[in-house]
Parts: sequence; structure tokens; C-alpha cells
Amino acid sequence: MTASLKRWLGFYRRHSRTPTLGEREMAIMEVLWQAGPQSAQSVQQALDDPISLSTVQSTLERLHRKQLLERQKHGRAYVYQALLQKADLVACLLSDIATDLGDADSQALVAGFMDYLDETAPDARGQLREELDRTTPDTDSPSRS
Amino acid sequence: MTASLKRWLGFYRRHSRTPTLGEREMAIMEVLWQAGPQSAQSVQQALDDPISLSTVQSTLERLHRKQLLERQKHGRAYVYQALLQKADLVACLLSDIATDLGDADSQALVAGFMDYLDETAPDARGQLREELDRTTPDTDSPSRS
DNA sequence: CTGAACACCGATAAGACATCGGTGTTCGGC
DNA sequence: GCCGAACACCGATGTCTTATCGGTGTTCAG
Repeated sequence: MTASLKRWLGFYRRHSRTPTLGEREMAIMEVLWQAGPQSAQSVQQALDDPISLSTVQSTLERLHRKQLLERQKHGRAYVYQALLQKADLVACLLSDIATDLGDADSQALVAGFMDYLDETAPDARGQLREELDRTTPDTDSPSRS
Repeated sequence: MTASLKRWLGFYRRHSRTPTLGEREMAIMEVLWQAGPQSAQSVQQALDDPISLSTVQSTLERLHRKQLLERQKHGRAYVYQALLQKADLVACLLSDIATDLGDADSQALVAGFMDYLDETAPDARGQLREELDRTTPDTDSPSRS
């Protein structure tokens, strides 16, 4: 699960630049995430815009080249499947930002994340706290009493 | 402080695409963040690579066009100054990711953030909790307007 | 008033995404 | 086993963004 994640990260580390995906690429990832593994044609139909099959295939191939998708022949068509969960992708993107910002500076990332939360999604605050509590069972006593 | 942030956010929302900055752009932002407001020449000298002044100026101008920098004539040269703090930039980048991911899905962002933290900067966990506690006094009254 | 320092403009190149048509391959049905 | 449709694959094109620089015009300071 995180194996492919790291592979992808490595890939992008080597080629350094361009962390974010294109608009179409993201839309297609979304389709794959929501509707599960499927063929290019199926993706094409799931998309909102009327796009040529070739275009969908190209984008799918690009995504495959980036190791974001895996594919397998079914009959004479490929069936594509997301290799990364949405959250994994986010983690990669975040990691890229951290790298761009000079790494080591996770502090800025955390602060920025909090800013973002306040600005855009104040509701997520509860979710964050919840998640934080759940994944940090107890162990330490954070002098919070 | 967050005023310019919002302006920039709005700017990028309109033009949507291209959240990340180039390598040089990021390096120059770093210089501006660390050494404070300064001229193109000064930035050029602060940079590691031997780059033409023109190049530095162009990058500075691009950054200025993106409203990441503000500039002011001092003598016959401009002095550039960062408009956004590092954390603000991070917040914007995060916001872009969220938008790309289909907004509304702040959940994936939070989850991804936690993943990232666990993978890369487990120490930052404490910082996060701290920050969370400090900025959420108790039962806050979110007066938003 | 003059010249050096600077801004500004335009050109160029590389790289990425998006888009599609044409060509070749292959599977499935007959 | 053959044929045609369905599909993959290749290459071309257009646009956008960053990175890079040289030349030309402007301007301040001595």
C-alpha cells in the first residue's frame, strides 16, 4: 500500500519537478476512485465532457507511466485500476510541497495546514482532532490534565 | 496578512491551474523569506548558481505578477518583498490540492495529511496537537464574517 | 549632462498536459 | 480459419509555464 506510494515518490524525486496532475488526469483519477477499475471506454462515458476515446487513453497511459494506475488486459481492452488511494495521493502531494519548501521545515507545513483549515474547512478541525486521538491511542500523557 | 492570502487565492481560483512554483521561483522566495526585502541584484548574489541578472529579474517579475511579491522603487532599482509568509503559501498550495481533489473532500486532505505526517515527520504530531489546542481555546464562538 | 545601472521587451528553448486522427493488431463471432 | 470491429499505440499539434538571456530604452546620481 505505502510501497507503491514510496515508489512513486521516488520517481518524482528523481524527476524532481511537477508535483500536481493535470485537470483531466485528476478527473480521471476521480472516476477510477469512485467507480473502481474499468476500461478506457467506461472512463470516457463516466466523464462529463464529450472527449475522444484517444484522449482518454492517452491520459490513462500517462497516468500509468507515472505509476498511478495499473492495468490489465481483459479481452482486448485494458482495465485500469488506481494504485494509490486518494489520501495517499494527497500525502505524496504534501510531501512534494515539503520538499519544495526545503524539507526539514515540516513546521511551515503544519502551520500552513492549520491556516488552510481555518480559512477553508473549519469543520475539518473536529475530524483532525478525532483522527489525532484515534491514531495516538494513549501512551504518553501530554501534560494536558 | 490573510488579506493578501485571500486575494491570491482568489486569483488562482479564477485561473485555476498550476499551483506549484518553479524551482527557481521557489529558491528566490526562500531568499526573500530568509534575508528580507531586497533588490534583484541582491537576490542574484544570494543565489547559489551563477544566473544572469535578467533571469532573476524575470523570475521576480513573474512572482510579482502572481502577487506573491510586492515591489517598490528605491533609487533606480526595485526592492522586492514577499507578500505571503511561508505558511501562507503552504495554505494556498493545500487549498489548490483540495480544489483539484474536488473540494468538499477535505476529509481526504486531512487523512492524507495524517499519512504524510506518519511517513515523513512523526515529530510534527506533537506540534500539530499543540497548535490545535492553542487555537481552539475551548468551546469557541466562530464569529465568521 | 552624461554614463552606468537598472527595468523592460522580445526571443528562444524545454517540458508538461490535452487533444485527436490514423494505423496496426487482436479477439470474438461465424 | 477468416473477417470485421474494437481496441491500443504512435505521432502531430496546440497551449501553457518556467527558465534563460541579450538588447534597448529610461533614469538617477555625480
